Amino acid sequence: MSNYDFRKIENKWQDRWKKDQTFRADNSSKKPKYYVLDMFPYPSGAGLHVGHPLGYIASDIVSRFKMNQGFNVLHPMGFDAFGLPAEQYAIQTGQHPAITTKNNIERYKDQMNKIGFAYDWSREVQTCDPAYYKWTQWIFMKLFDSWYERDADKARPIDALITILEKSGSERLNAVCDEGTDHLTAEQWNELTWEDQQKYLLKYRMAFLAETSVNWCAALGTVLSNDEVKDGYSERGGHPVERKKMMQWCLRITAYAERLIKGLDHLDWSEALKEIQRNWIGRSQGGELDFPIQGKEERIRVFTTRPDTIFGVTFMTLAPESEWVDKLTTPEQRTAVKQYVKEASNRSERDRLSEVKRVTGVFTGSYVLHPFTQKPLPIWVADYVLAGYGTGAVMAVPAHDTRDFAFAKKFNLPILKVIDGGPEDEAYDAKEGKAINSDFLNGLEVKEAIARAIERLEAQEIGIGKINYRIRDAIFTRQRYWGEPLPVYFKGEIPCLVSEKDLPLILPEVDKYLPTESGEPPLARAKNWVYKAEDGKEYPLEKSTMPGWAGSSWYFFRYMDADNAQAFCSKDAQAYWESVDLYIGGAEHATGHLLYARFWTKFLYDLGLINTDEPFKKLVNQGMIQGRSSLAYRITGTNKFVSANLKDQYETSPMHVDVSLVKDDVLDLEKFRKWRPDLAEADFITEGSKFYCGFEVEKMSKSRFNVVTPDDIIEGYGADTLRMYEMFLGPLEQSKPWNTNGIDGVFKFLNKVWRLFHNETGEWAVVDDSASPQELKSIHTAIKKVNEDLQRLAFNTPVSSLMICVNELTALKCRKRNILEILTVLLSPFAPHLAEELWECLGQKGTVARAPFPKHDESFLLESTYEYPVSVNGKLRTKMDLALDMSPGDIEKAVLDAEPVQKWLDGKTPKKVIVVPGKIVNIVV
RNA sequence: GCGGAUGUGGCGAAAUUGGUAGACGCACUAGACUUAGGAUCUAGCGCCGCGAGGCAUGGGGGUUCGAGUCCCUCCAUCCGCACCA
Repeated sequence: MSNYDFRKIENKWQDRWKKDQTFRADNSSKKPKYYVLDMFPYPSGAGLHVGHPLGYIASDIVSRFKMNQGFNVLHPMGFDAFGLPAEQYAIQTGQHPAITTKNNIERYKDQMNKIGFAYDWSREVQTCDPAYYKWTQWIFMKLFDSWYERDADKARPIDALITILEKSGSERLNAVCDEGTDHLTAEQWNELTWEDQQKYLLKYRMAFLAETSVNWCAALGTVLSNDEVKDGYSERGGHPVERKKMMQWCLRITAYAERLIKGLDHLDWSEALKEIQRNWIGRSQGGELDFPIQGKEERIRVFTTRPDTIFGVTFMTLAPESEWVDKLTTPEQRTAVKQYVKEASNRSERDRLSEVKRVTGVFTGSYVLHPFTQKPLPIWVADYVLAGYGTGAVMAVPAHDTRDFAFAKKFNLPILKVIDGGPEDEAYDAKEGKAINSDFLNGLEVKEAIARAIERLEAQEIGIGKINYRIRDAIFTRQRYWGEPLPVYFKGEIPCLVSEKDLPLILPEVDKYLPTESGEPPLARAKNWVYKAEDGKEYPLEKSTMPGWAGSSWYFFRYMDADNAQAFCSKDAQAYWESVDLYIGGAEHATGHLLYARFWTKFLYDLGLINTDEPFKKLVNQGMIQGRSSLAYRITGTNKFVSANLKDQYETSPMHVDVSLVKDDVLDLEKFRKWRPDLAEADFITEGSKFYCGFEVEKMSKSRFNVVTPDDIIEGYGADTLRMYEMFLGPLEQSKPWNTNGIDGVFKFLNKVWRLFHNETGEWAVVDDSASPQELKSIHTAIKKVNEDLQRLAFNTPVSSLMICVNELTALKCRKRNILEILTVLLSPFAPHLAEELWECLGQKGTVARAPFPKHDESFLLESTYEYPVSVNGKLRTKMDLALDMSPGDIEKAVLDAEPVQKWLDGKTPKKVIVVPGKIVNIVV
């Protein structure tokens, strides 16, 4: 019998869904809402391979399932369309990135539509669309016009800060601001010029301009954020990255550090992902304290998590970049220190990483005084101290810190033990034991000692309890072309926002996409890149653009109200859809997108623009699909190939073979010979009639000939098979290689479904007879399993349940309408095209996507008897058929009376009989 | 080093609360029907053993009548962070 005509069916229904706008979501509905979202893709030139749709298929199944359950489902798709690859391509070819991007998006949408996703395309967003980035710019303006008040623990409009400054100055202000910002009285503030007031406000704004140490990638001509750098190389392109001080726009994400950590507690995300975010934010609790400099008025402030070890401090260490270094170096030491600082600054990030174990440093010649003992302690410079963390200065406690210990050993500095315990010849850094040699801390456990030390520091005004975070403020500029322009112009040095009515600030045309000769970003090439301000004068506009993550930090709100020209998202729409109920995407965004999106959501919440402060309630990370390359073994130096299991008998070299020439690891020799001209004369040593290939799991790439596209699979088996097979591969979260072996099983299943509805000659064969108990049991088992499994987001097991059901119905030759109707609905989230076709053939009105999901009836699942396993002392002996409605007591009696059991007992009385109804009977002798 | 995860047949994998381990699928084997097909159906398929039976969920130990599941310990693989004071 021939296969069902999936091509015809799938085209028909894809057209129909498009024409009828079947999956359009309603912004006001009496039904409960459900928002399912995929991380929108960057449309790369390579198109989708078979790994990309894994998460999309899962989310599509959930959204269709929720539709069947009577939810008003929002399931949109869009494109994260600004980004480096299109721009790199533009630099090489001169083609405008907008054109490349548009073409790639077309390709992506075409590929997606072939898979039959239930997207509401009317809500599509593209981050490079001016109608969209207008609002990205608008949110940036809000960030610029806001500051963070610690007492209220939220961001507030900058006007409120100005009012406070005018009335009472900044002395009582508890706000997040740049390190080292001076306090002003109201009088001082009011006397400042407009320029100086603006400069001062910049220290408080949520979006601010600052000289910061950045990751500079010379090859890409731009700065990169920490999560865009991997092991000292750029994530995109793998170019070397160095540290450099530059003036940059930054967002004050650090103000939200605590809330970003706390918020994780209530999210339904994997513990692994939460942990990654917690580590990235890197909260550490401790204290800051001042060490007076010997012979000077000033004090050096350090951060420590171990104030309990204060009496074990034997020296101090400064980061080479610390501003103290220059001030404290004595004339005798100047040459050595200068030399050291220069070397340290020349060492790239990569060198530092590869030389972790090298201990280096130099003495400044100066001393600080111990705040309690007044003992002088030498001040050293060492590159194990990071300028960017804490205060850039460390109180070194060699006895209880591994790095301080190594340093002390190398430079022969004293080591003083102040916590009892641990070995003598290494640092004891566990937070356990009692304080010794520590004056007022003696005898206290570490935990108490920390508290007591902070108490004393505060009482004597030497220091203060403090929490430090590893996370840095997010750099928000890229010296690139293909991104959102910042809506900022400059009056001299003072950045000002363009007027809201002039948004969007459209990305200008440029002649080339490269930086200018003088090293300015590409936008410097734009003609007339100036802003005509309200005073009628023209001012230069900001030449950097926003980073790739700007547009993706709020797109999930735009879907709620995608066409709104008046607001980024209306309050009504947001109040209705609230936040994303289920978000599916890769774990690689853990420290980038997922953190920034949470940050922006909290910010928008603070300003009262939305009413949720977490964007993604539940998050699932789909695993990566790796490639599975096929290898043919060539006998070295010949044109002769040997089947995989015989290769050890020869000296061979493996060769990548296009996976389309291989099925179940068997190479199609005809196709192989035609594949490349040099292989036309190839010889083969086969196993029987078959030539087997070996395989290797590696990244999917063209050069390895292991790329499988959804289009390939759809061509051969159809979209429904692709969808089901991707789910059947294993748990969604798990990474796994793509292996087309086994797809036949799913394809056969769908054909079996087709044959359930049709007779041997392909005619419609559904009958109206009433169903038998067996048939009812089979279908209700499937309802129960599919329902339960989808509820807990397991996608592989329901496919199995459907297979079992169809096998049983086939064996029963069941063609009964009421059974098959249910089956069709159960199937519809997985294989929507086939289900839709069968639904129509069944004469049902409307689309199967809106059919109510069936509920199972427990009474069909019960049987009158059950085969109980009977075990003696935990070992299985036999099975006995017993009535299901028997009480545990009756079962016990029946089992003990049975002849074989009497034989095992051999006259002995059992100590215990355990009956688990429906499960097992265990006799303990 | 710190943190997280995973480990079950030839392969992908099931086993939601401790209760017949290996469902379902692939591959493989045998058979049926066949004017050969990459179709369909039936049966078999963890390991050892002719058999009864024994052994099996990374290794070792423990709790329990009973452990893939709970506890301890060790090993392996993958991922994240990594001079963060």
